Amino acid sequence: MKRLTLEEIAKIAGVSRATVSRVVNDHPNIRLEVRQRVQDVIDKTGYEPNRAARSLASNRSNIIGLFKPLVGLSDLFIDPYYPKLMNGISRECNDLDYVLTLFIFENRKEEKAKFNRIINSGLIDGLIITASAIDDPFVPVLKQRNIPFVMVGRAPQDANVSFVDAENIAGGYMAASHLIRTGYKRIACIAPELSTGVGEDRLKGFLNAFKERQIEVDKSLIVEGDFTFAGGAKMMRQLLPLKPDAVFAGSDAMALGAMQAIQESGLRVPEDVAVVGFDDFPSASNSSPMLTTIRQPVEQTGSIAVRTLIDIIDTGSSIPRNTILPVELVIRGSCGALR
Amino acid sequence: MKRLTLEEIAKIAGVSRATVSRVVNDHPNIRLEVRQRVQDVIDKTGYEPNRAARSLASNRSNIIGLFKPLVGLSDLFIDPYYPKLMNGISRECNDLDYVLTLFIFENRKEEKAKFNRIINSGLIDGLIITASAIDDPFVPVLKQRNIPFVMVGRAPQDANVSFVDAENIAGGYMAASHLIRTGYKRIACIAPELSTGVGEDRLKGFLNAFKERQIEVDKSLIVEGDFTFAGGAKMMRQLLPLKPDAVFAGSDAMALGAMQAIQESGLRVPEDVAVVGFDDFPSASNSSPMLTTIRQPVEQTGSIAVRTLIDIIDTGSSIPRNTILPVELVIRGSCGALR
DNA sequence: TATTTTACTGAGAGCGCTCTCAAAATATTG
DNA sequence: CAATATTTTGAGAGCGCTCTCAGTAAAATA
Repeated sequence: MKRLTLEEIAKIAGVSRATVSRVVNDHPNIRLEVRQRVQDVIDKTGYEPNRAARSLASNRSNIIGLFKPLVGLSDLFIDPYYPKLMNGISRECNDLDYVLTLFIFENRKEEKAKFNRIINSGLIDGLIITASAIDDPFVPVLKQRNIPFVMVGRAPQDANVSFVDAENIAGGYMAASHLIRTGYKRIACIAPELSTGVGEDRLKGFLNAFKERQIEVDKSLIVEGDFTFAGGAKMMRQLLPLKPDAVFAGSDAMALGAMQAIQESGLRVPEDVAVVGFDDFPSASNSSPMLTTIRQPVEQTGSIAVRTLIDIIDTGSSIPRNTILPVELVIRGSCGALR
Repeated sequence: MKRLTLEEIAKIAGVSRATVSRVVNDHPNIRLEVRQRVQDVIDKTGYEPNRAARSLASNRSNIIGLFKPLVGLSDLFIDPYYPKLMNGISRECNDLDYVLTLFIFENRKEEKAKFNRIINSGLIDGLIITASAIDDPFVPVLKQRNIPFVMVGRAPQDANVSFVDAENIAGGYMAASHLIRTGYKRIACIAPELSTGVGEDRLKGFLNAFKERQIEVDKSLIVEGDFTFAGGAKMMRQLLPLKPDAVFAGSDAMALGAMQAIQESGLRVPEDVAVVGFDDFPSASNSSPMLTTIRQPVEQTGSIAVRTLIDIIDTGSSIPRNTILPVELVIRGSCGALR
């Protein structure tokens, strides 16, 4: 079955190519009667414009890319954060009639080569960069090449780029404050990878809570994890000999891992060690005890990232748009505040 | 910064457009010296062919789509299966120089409209369909429109389409056999959504193990879950009054949920109820006790799906290619066989 | 050396659309 | 009703590639 072209639709409808193009693209200045007639033909034939031709002629592809750079310690892609983020992104793309492409890489060389190809081939109109390291090497080239992009998760402070993020600092602050308020004295922190803006921010918030109250923090109680369950468990085992009575883990996966490590050492959560996580993913309310955590709106993050990106694409303006989404403390069993 | 074109590269290298095209596409019959010279210019300038133009002229986009239809009960996308599958798919796409687009939908109407657009706009060269229901409505239109596609997870039996799948039947069989061998008498099954080929197959394998040994199965011990942790827990709570001494849950998430339900009812795993899962995701070895499960090679599934699809695209032949990947029983603590 | 093969290379015709520009049709005004 | 303004339409020139076909250069053969 041969694919229909604009030309053929035009012939059938008895108008010119340009006119069909106008109705397809919803341009003004068409007689209603003509528009109707053409639309009928389109509907009847199931005509769908050829994307390649369109994008060649208009220099716009209506495709955006989701780019997940390699980050230090771990393969984060398995974390539920990504499916959720992608759900949000995908939904918004559907609504705004954009197509989403996915770029995940496994080593630096591949990453660099493909990145240049993506950028220079005109495939995409813009890029969402996620989970990037603080000193992401791609940002400068994006800016220089003038490719629209938005970052998800904190952007480098000086970078002057658009981003959307959750209130990670406030979240860390809320978690720590809650633990302090509840009366714990030796509060540990398993921070997410610090090379990540997210990790840095959650830890900063955590520390702020102590600073504000002029409480000294025991530096040895602060360790760096890698976002994973296993990493959380491992770090917790390391922490346990130091006798913490509470721990804030910077992601639910790590919090669950920490809980596991605590319980398998014969201690109880929250009686012996209280636990607070970050994310509020489904697993948080499926654990036992249920996890107290900081809820962040991940899907919304994704959809706002798309809206922001498309706004940048449409306006062509490169003044940064930043949005920071609120988080909230969800108190459940693991923090001991409910006893 | 203006983007370079073939024409300009040609001018710089002092050859014709066609010649540059030849070196870019690695065509034979070019003098080595000329090829070198052109390649140098390309490298030096960082020239990257325009994809839209290419795909318009060649009628090939080098883009494939991953399409996740809506399926009955739940939003499966959060299951770790998807990130893993996408990892495998993405890796293979990178290797074979294809770009991956993602289509996730949230309601039937949207799904149908977008599907037609995807199919008819020439955006993609082929489609990977995953987690489709047995009676997927898209398959017939794909066949009729002659769009290359491969299904991940079992295809409808009569459909005569290409698919790649794990040995779900064998997996169910192995799980049940192991439980029978270990001596359990009241073995329950929380099957994954049956509307899914996967669910049907795993259950069938489970039943086969009993049939083969001419053991009667108690039908009331067989229930249908929805792949999720919460669903597994819920179904297990429903099962508990019937006093099963073992349960095979058709996914790790459900198995973990079941374990949770068992433990919170005051029973022990595996002493009171043994548990076997399916998948062998990281969470399986992070639970307590660790989960005995059927390991399936998800990433490999993804990469083979891509290879198969591209083979179909390249050869244009529509004879179905099916590959079924082996699974294996991973014995850990939750099945009680290690005692 | 003349002639036939074979290996390279370039000219040029599209691919299916968008968009500008000018012509045609219609509406508005004095 | 003529003159002018406005809306609607079509012609046609690209967008940057691929690919066929014919032509030229080099190699092989007689």
